[in-house]
Parts: sequence; structure tokens; C-alpha cells
Amino acid sequence: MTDSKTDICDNSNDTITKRLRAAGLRPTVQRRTVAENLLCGPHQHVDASKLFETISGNGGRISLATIYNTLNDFERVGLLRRIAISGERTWFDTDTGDHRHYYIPDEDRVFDCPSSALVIDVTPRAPSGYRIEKVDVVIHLEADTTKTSD
Amino acid sequence: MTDSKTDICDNSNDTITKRLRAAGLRPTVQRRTVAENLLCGPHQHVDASKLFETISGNGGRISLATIYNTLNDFERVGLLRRIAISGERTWFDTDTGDHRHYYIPDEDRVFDCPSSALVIDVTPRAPSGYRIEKVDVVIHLEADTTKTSD
DNA sequence: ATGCCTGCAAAAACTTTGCAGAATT
DNA sequence: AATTCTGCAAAGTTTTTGCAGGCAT
Repeated sequence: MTDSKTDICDNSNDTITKRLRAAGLRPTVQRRTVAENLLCGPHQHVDASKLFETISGNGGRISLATIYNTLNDFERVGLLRRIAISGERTWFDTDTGDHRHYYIPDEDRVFDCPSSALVIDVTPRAPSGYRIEKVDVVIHLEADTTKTSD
Repeated sequence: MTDSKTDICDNSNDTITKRLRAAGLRPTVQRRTVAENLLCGPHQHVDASKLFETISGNGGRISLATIYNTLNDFERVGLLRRIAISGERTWFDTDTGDHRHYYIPDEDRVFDCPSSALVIDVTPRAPSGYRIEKVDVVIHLEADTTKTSD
């Protein structure tokens, strides 16, 4: 079971409020809105502008700056995980667990790489004096025009 | 042997010129300067501003815009590999082969993760319809304040 | 001589910050 | 009421682009 977080949030304001408070964040309207959009339902991958559009499109009232602040706050308290994609923009993942990502530049899309797609999982060692904070694995994909099956 | 490229370039203008020409790039002064700095000697990891400072510090005459253009050109023709680090800046690696990276945010430093630090190497599968273009693995490190040896 | 490349500056894209007002406790 | 947060705009970073002049072929 990797979706331990998926149904913690039942979309009620109460649950979201508790969750934010537990993380040490004041449950403001904007933060609740972001939490509703990101932390309820299945995991997702967003960047600031995409989230801004989604919330604004749903009638939410929030500024881009607050989106950035909120995403950074959420990451700081462990509600989100920052992903390093090709260096353009910063993406955030609602799944804070250790896993890999597929990235399709041509479609500007990021999604999880199921562990079944990996032969064996490996944990790299850290050089002495350091410890591993996190491991980012991004698998860049391209549409395969080759019709041949392997 | 993974340093197949290390000594291809003997630092002579001739070799660099040939290399650029082989890649389909005109051997201009600026491109030769960048190539001298990056493609000769041991592999390195740079970002645009760091490279700009290095070259400028050595008396090289090149603009930041040209640095960016050149790095992008070099990547396009396969002389460099782009690395996705936490989303701040874009780094380039002179080692275009498949390997992992250590990243130390506090020191703003990137370096190779020797394969000996990995237990087993894995190749992920691509979802159907796509093929893997490249895999970015970035291991984020933090200074270990724990004195305990494992 | 032709065409590609460079430099500069301007702009574009992304992200952070400052301050006054508003919401939360 | 005190504190924290939001919004807006302005500024900061990083990267790209346009155009006139320069260099490579």
C-alpha cells in the first residue's frame, strides 16, 4: 500500500483544518483551498502556475505569490515533495514517499513510475560526512515512433 | 573505462576545432574557449554563471547570452548533458554517459556518484508508446552531523 | 561574399520579497 | 488585540531572443 495519504482527507473542511494545524500551519482560506486541491484524492504533480489556474478556474481567490508561498510552506512541513524536472520549473508531488517519476517534455507531463517498472530497487550510499536527504529519479520519455515491439 | 572522453582533447586548438566541426558547429573563438574549459581534462559539472565567471576570470571574452547559447548548442549535438537539479538552475555535465549525481544544496555543488556507491544498477521500463530518452538521478546530500559511523 | 555567430540589451519566464490590509487565534 | 497571512506589485534570478556588427568558410 503506497496510497497511505490518499484517503486521510475526506474533503471536509474539518479534516483539512486539522491536517494543516497538525503541520503547524494556520488553516487560512487559501491554504485550505490548496490542501483541498492537492491533498485530497489521488496523488498529483503540479507546478505553481498549473495550480494557480486550477484554483482560479474553480472560482478560488488566491494570488500567484501565495501559491508559491503555500507550496514552499507545504514542502517545508512535509506535506509536499519538490521534484527536480529539467530545470525549467519546480514541480511538487503530493506523494512524499520515495519513488521515481516519468517526465514527458513534449507533453509537459509528470507522473509516477510504478515500482513494477523497475527491475530492482537500489539505495545509493552517501559519501562519508554526508547523509542522503532524498533521491530524485526522473525518467525522461519521448513518444516512441518505432512501431516495433521489443 | 568510463573516461573515454577525458583525453580525446589534448588542449590544442587543432583538436578542439576538429571536435567542434565534427559535431557540426563552427569553431568560433567563444565555442573553442568553452570547449577548452569543459571538454579537456577531467569531467566537470557547471552552470551558466559559473562557466561565465571562470572564462571571464581567465581573460576570455564572452557574453552570458553566448554562454547559454553555447551550452544549449553543445547539449543539442551531444557534447554535454543537461542535469536537472532542484529546479533552481540548469547544470551541465561533460560526462554524457549514464550515471548518477550527488548534489549538496548547502555547498551548491554537484559531482558524480561512483557506481561503486550503488548496490545494483537498474533500468526502468518505459510505458508503452514511449521510450526512455534519459534518466536523471540526483541524490541530495546534507552534511551529516551525526558522528556515529555505521 | 555569404552566412552563421556574438554581443548587448531587452524581454520573457519563473520565483521571492516588502508592505499595507485582512484573516486567524 | 496580537500575530500571522494574503494580495499586489516590484524586484530578483535565470534564460531566451532580436538585431547590428563580426568572424568563419
